[in-house]
This record gives sequence, structure tokens and C-alpha cells, in this order.
Amino acid sequence: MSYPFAEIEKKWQQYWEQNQTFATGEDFSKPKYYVLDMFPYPSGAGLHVGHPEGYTATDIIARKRRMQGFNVLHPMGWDAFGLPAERYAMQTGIHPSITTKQNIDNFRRQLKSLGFSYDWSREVDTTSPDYYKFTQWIFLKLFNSFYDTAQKKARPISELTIPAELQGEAKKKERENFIAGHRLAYIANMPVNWCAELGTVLANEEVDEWVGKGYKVERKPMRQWMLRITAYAERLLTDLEHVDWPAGTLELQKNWIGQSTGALIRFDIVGATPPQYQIEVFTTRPDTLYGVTFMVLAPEHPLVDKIAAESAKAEIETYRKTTALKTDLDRQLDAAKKEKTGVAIGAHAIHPLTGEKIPLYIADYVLMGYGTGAIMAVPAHDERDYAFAQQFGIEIRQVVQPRESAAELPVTEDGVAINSPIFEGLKTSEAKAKIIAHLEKEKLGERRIQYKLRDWLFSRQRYWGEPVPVSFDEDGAMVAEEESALPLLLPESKTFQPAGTGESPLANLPEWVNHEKNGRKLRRETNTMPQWAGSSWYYLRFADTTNKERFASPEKEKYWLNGGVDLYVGGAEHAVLHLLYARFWHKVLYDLGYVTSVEPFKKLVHQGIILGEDGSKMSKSRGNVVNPDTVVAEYGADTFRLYEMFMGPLEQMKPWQSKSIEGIYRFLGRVYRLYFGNTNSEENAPAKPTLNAKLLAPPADEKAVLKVLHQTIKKVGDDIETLSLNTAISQMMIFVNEAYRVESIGKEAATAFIKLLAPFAPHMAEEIWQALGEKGSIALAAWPQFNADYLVESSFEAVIQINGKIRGRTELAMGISDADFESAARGVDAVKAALEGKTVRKVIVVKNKMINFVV
RNA sequence: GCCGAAGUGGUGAAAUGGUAGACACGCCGCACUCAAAAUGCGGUGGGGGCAACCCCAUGUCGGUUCAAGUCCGACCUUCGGUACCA
Repeated sequence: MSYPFAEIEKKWQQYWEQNQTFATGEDFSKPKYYVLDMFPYPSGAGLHVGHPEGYTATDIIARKRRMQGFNVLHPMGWDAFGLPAERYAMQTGIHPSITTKQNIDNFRRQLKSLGFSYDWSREVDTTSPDYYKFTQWIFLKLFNSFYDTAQKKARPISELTIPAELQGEAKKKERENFIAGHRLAYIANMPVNWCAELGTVLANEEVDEWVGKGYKVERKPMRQWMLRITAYAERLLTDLEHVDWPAGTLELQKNWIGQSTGALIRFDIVGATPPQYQIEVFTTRPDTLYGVTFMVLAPEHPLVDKIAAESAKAEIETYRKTTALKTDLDRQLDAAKKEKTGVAIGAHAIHPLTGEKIPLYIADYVLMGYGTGAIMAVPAHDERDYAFAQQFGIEIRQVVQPRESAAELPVTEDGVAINSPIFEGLKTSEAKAKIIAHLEKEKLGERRIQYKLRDWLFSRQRYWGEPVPVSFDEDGAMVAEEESALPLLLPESKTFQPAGTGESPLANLPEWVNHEKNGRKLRRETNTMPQWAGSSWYYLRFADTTNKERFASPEKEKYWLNGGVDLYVGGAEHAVLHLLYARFWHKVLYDLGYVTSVEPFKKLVHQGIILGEDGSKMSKSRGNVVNPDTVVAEYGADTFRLYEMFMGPLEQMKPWQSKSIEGIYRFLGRVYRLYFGNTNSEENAPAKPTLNAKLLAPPADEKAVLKVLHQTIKKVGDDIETLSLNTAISQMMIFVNEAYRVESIGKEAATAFIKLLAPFAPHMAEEIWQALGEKGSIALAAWPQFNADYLVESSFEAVIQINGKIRGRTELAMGISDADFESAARGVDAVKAALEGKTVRKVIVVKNKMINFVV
């Protein structure tokens, strides 16, 4: 053993716990720093080495901020609802709350063994009723709010303007439907992935897995809770300007929201006896309107049944059935093959400009969930429409002339409008503007901004989730739980199998489902919330975890969330959903006056994945998983922390290398022996190691020591700010190498250096701090100040280049004038020789660095 | 297909447009040791030369510049995300 880490680490972990070293400061006159990790799902497998990578980085910055005098909020919690615990319960009959608790205990033990400076008194658990009380409370806020499109914000549903024609007792039902249609939480029939054999709905991500096992999954409309995130599409997009996030993540969010500008155009249906039906389409290319030769509706488009010819109805039904059975994978394959299927429905629309009859089709390449679920097809200028037209023998009419006139159809790029009377000869961008103006004038359509973002499917047919606090009376009217009655507890249960009807296991508990309120017989909602719910607001709870009345007191919210979470670190796999959902909830709470910052997470960083030693992803089946417990037992927590930070840039994917851990372990041993002298073997080690007096003696060259010390103070301090922790560690190694070389560095430098090491290797730092005779914990000592004066040098090694190639070097005084620099350079023998007989055309001097002769 | 990130020694990696390879791992050597481990010290991109030194080298090909790993253009490869979004 290179140094007694086990003993040291245990000692200081106990010390921190007993002394509450990391209790969050509550003196609100001090500046705050809120640094947050994405909280883990406490799985049965325990922590793997990927978790502590981000946790160590945040711990280092949290520890530095504390030493800099900030109030630091650095908490940890558990995203503990979720499928694995429920699956396990279905197999074993053991209640998910029991396994969840065991897993949490294990995670907590592992995290504590790594010496993270969390304030453990602020732990949150999404499955605790004290916590999900407020998850349900936020749900009620969503349920009881609507989005005011004029003010562009959410408002209480009680402020919704009810149209005059819906007033009065006779219109009660219509009025309720109107209100329900505006709520931010609403019920809809949405196509979901239904597996009859499993008796449950599957998430998109799960479909492939089960289909692979031979199960049949179909798309089926089912009653679901939805959250109206689409109302926030524009703000979720534009507010990205306010955050400091990785460029790639911003791009992913933007793509996910998927804004496109174009036009909404209305086509009348031919020959309809009243009512006069219309098809609305969205297009980003209104300039191709003259090229429309057919139209396509999504197979499940509601208008199809109303306008289809009798003769086509059988074929339509067959087509609908086959598309319903198609999985997302099938659809992707179809798209790749560029083969199109569809059915002519025997009806026609009228072209709004030419009055021509346009045939109508249904085809599954048109999706009900995007735009209006119907398109105007322009085969000459859209690849999909082109493929369809070719297969069905439909006319292809070119209306855009591209720059390269030889280009083959379909031409999807911009060009000049042709065969288009109203805007003949205009460039695409101008043609778009002109046609939209024309459509608006003639009331045939209007400008439209469309988003890809869909509303958030918020219900799951699961037991292990937050109950939705809404009931239904015998007429189906919705009755929300009173806020004062929350939490609506998840009932005890012995079985966790789905009800088989597509309802959640809660439907098997009639005594819970059926209840009475004011003499009204009510049935509870049996679907539960998705796992995303609890994680969409936990960062707010950390500001005030014990508050029973509110998710957080206004004062604490305002203090800790001022400007949002200062630094949020977690995996890139959450770049879209979790971060989008949390931002959405945050904005709703902002609109309703419950939070004060526009965005929840100011700065975001993703740690890279740690691969197995073989360079592939760690997985049980490959047998390349590294367990942090093993590493801690063998090398200690400080080595583990330092190694993970030394591996490479935080954001980068990188393989685990057991050989390199040895190097870090050796470095920490070197630090230990530097301070405590060479204690050599275990037997010889004194019980209480004494300080290495030689190290603390005044240095022979104090200036040199102070120079490398202050270089290190600067480099380590700056690098922690940019989370370049690998190079911070390199600099500390340089300092230690230098200390070994000079043998004496003096007490001041010895003390300052150990403070720099403290955020990285806190246990050893405490041990040395104590040995140095300092009082209290080093975690609360003042961070060293950098002084540039010590870095000032009197001379530098000048590099002399000729035509950009190095031809010599010479020692020169700092601040030398350009002219002196040049003559000194010309005096160097090698340079003299190289310049012999050549004409110097130009001389470039980089002050205090180098000179380049151009010959 | 589209969007994004990245390609530097045997390996992990450093490098405000200004000395490419800091710091480590590994390897080689030396000291300590009967020996080994541990530890300490030194060397280590490739090629040439006794040497001083010289040449080559940051995925490929071009360009800008006195000067390019870094900026610009095209391409290749790898990894992520996404996918009939009208």
C-alpha cells in the first residue's frame, strides 16, 4: 500500500458527517452557487463508473466555490419511480417501494464512499409522498390553466373567456368541453403502441425489443392524458438564447421543436352537397401551388369517411388496417425504399387558383400528427410526392426552374417560378411572399409557422408512478382533487399485473378507484404519471426540501434559483426530453408566478461516456463493467476521483484504463510522501506519521518556488472554471515534481498547494491540512489568491525563425525592443550563417517570444 | 438522407494563429536491494548522422498567412442524434 487511504478516507468521511461540514449556508446576504447533478435512477445494479464522472466534476467546483466564500447548494436525490422496480415486483411480488429503498441505500453508501460534498439533509426521493405531493400539485396547476395566445402565457382556467353562446345551464356540457379543450393537461385519444398479449401500452423505445421477441404491437387510439407543451413551442425555441449550453444540445432541442414557416392553404371538395367540406394543408413551399396534381390525406384523417366514394370504402378499410399494424421500424424501411403505398378515395378537390379537379388519396407517408394531416402534393418538387406520382401514374408538372437547368426532377432546391401566372419569373423566396399575400387577400389561406413538437403523452398504464389527482363522475365530468387534499397516495397493492384492459394495475383496486365526494360517486383516474414527471421539477425542491406547504418558499426559490441552476451536469442522453420537459414546467410555473427565472438551467455540461477497457460500451454481457466499489477498495476514493478527472476532457467519450489508475495512485502516494516523508513499507510506517520537516524548510530559491506555486494557483483555478480538470491535475503534477526536485518549498507554498488539491482529493487534503496544524476543515479554508507579480520573468528564450523554420534560439531580456531583438537575432551564429548572401525582405517580431526573417 | 461532434506518438492526451506532443501510461536505462517489488533519478514521435545538427510528421487534397493541429473550401473515416415533418 502506497499510502493508508482506507484509514484516512473513513476518518474524514466520519468527520464531515459529524461536523455537518457541507450543510448548505442559509445566510442570504452571501452570493449563492447552485451546482446540480442529474439525479440517478437507483437501479439494482448500483453505481457504475459513469455516474461519478459528472459527480466528481460538480463536486470539485462546489468545493472550490465554498472555499471562495459562496453559499453552495450541492444536493443529491433519487429519480426512483420507474419500470425496472415494477417489473421486479411483477416477478417476485416484492413491493417496488422495498426494492427502491434498498437500491437507494446502496447508492447513498456508494456516493458517500467517494467523498462527495453533498448536503445529505436535502436528499429528495421522487417516490416519497412528501415529494410527489408537489408533483401532483404542479399537475393540478397545469390542469387548471390555459395558454393565452394573445399574452403568450399561461393563465388560471378561471380567467378563460367563455363564448356567449356557451353560457347558461343548458350548455353546461358544451361549456365543460370548451374549457377542457383549453387546459394545459387534457385527455385525448392518441394512437399508442398497444400490445394485446402483454396487456399494456409500450413506449416507442420498447417496441423494437418486444417485436423482436415475437410479440405483435399495433398502433391503436387510446384515451390518454396529454400536456399541451406545443403551446410553448415558440418560447422553448427562442428562450434557448438565454442559456449557456453545448452547441450540439441547443441544436438537438431546436430540431426537436422543429420550426418551419410556410402557409396554410384551403382546398374545397368537389361536388359536395352541403355541408361544403374543405381540406386544409400546410406547406413550406406555397410557391409550388401551381404544381399541385394530387392531394394526400393521412389514412386516419377524419374527413376521409365523409367524402370518400362508396366504391372505395372497402379498400380504404383494408389499407387502414395494414398501416395500423406497421411499426415505426416498418415505416422507416418504407421511407428508405422510396416505395409508396396508398388508395385513391374517389373524391376530388378544387385547385384554389386554377379551379382544376385534383384527385384525393390516402397514404401512410402523410402523418396525422404533423401539420393538418393532409398535404398538397407537388411531384415535380418533392421526392415523396414524386415517388408516389410515378407509382400511381399521376401527372408531374414542373413550376420551379432551378439554376442548373439540366437538373433532374424532382427539383427540391430553390429557383425561379415558371408556369405560375401570378408570380411567373420570381425567385422562390419572393414567390413565397407573393403567393401568401395573394392567398390572404382572397381568403384562401394564410402564413403559418408549424412545429414538429407534439404534445407530451403524460399517462402510463403502470403501478409505480404518481397517481393523477383527477376523478370522473358518472357522466364522465372531470373532478380535480383539491390542493389541500394532496398528496393523493399511491395505494398499497399486492399484485402489479396490468388490468388487461389497457388500464393500469390500479384499476384492479376498486376500493381505491371508487370513492365519494359530497355525495357524488366518483371513479379515480387509474393511469399514473410518466417517470419524467418527478424529474421535471426536482431542482426546485432542493431549494427547500422540508417545506410542507409549498414546493419551496418564495424567498428560497428566489435566492437559489436566481438566474436558474448555475451549473447542471449530466448525460447527453437527456439532451432533449428531460431538459425540454423541465423547461416547459418551469415556464408554466413562471407564468403563474411561482418561479422567478425564465430558464431553469443556466449552464449545462454533458460528461462523456466512459467505455470499457476494450473500447466498447460497458455492459454486463461483455463483462467489461467496472464497479466503483472495487476501485475504491483497491486504490481509495481520492485516486478514483482524480483518475476519472485525469482521463481526458470531461465531455469526451473515453475508455477506462486500469494501468493509468496506477499512475494517479502513484501521484497521490508521491504527494503523501512529499508531506510525510518516505514512510516506506507498512511495517515501518509510524502510527502517527510526522511531517517532512525538510519540505517545510525555507527554500533555497524562494522566487522559483513562488513562481511555480502561482503558476499552479492560476492554472488550477482557471481550469476548474472551464472544467478542464485534466490539465488542472497535470499542473499539480508539475508542482509536485518541482517540489521533489527542490526538496524544500516552505510552509506557505506547502499550505497553499494542499488547498488546490483539496477539491480533487479531499480526504488526503484534510489529513495533510490537519498535520500542518491548521484548524477546522480544509473544505472551508480560503481559496489561494493568485499574484501575477511572482510570474514576472527578467528574460525569455527567443525563438528565431527564417521563413517560418526555427534556425536558432537565444536568451534575451524581457521587454526588449523590436530593433534590439532583431540585431540580437542576427548575432546568433546559426542565423548568421543561414542569412548569408540572402536578402531579408521582411522581419516579424512577436514581443517577448520570437522573430521571423522572411528572405 | 439530414443535423451535430471528433480524427495529433505504442496508449490517454496537451497546445490565446507564434518552439507540436505539456502531464501521465507503457517501454528502456541507472540508483537502492542478495534478488524482486516499491521508491527515486534519467531517456523515449519517425528517419538520417560519430556529432553539432538535418529532414519528415497533427485523417486526405487544396487555399489564406511572414507563420496553420488551430482559420477557409472540398473530400475520407469514426462516433452520436434523427428520420416519409409536407
